[in-house]
Amino acid sequence: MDDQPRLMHAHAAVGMSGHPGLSQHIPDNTGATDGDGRKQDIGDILQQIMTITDQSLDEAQARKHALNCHRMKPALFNVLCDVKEKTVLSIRGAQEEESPDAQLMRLDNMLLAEGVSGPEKGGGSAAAAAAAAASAGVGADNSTEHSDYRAKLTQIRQIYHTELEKYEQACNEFTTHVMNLLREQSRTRPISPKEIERMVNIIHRKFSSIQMQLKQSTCEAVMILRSRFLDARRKRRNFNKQATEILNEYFYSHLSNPYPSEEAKEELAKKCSITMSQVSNWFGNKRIRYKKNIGKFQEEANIYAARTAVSAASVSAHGSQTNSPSTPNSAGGYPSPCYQPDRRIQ
DNA sequence: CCACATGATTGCGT
DNA sequence: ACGCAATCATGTGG
Repeated sequence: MDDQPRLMHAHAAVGMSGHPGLSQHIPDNTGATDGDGRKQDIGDILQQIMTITDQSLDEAQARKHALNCHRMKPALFNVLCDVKEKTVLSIRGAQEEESPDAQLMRLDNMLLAEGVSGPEKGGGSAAAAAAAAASAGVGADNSTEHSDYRAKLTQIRQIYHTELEKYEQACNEFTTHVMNLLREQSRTRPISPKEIERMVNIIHRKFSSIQMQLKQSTCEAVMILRSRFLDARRKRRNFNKQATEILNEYFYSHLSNPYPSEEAKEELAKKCSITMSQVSNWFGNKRIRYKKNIGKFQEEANIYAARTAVSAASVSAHGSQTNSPSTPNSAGGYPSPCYQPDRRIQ
């Protein structure tokens, strides 16, 4: 009769579906220590379980048969039923933990927004492009920089999907395996479908916590990528000569009030092939730097003053003209040093 | 490599 | 929302 207890032990590892300890049994089998066991490769665990069952298969089969045929078997079954009833009752409620997947939702949303998760190539790259455009605000800029970014993003995306698939597959395999075992054992001891379902839920929770880690690190990777590639400061390019000339021309010909209106900015942006905020930035920088050191900009001021004088002269056939560095424009007699703290700068 | 130029960002005041 | 001032991070010429 000491045969039966041993038989039960042979299956105990996976069989105690009604017990809360099951989740702990898995890492225990691997020999890993508590919390860290979870992180261990699922493949290892699967492998070990497989090995265990394979090794003892014949023997177990024989013993199972012996047990099933034993005259005391119905009695044992009843006893197990009683025990189960008690334990299940005491367990109920304790097991009901609402998993707080608010964070998981956030991660999912972010991955979706970044185009990492979500539909394959089509929608994904579109979402990525949209996200990139939205965050960078660089409309008609060269897209060569984005392609590099996109390539890296695709790489992350691929790794993410591969890993995710791997985990999902492992989860399914494991679930199937456990379910088979439980079904098998339900012949020997009482296991309700509900319990199997709960087992499956437990397994899924375990796996989804692993998935969450994967998602977390993917999010981090994307963030780093973004900060490296989309931070315009890191990818600063000087404006081309023509753009700078156009901007300087406007600046020096409106020196008494170098604050382009919305429309003026728009036009300058168009002419220079830059964005309006870049125009604003440029004027902001220019005003402050000019004010800080007027002397340094005098030469530049004279050049542009002369230029506008010439063009003004050519327009008005020939007016008074010929005085180059001094005067074309708006009454605020300005050669550079005279830049007046007009309306704003003070 | 260094110093300076330059576009972008941030913090603050209005 | 906008501008100023300070600051960052890169670009560029010597």
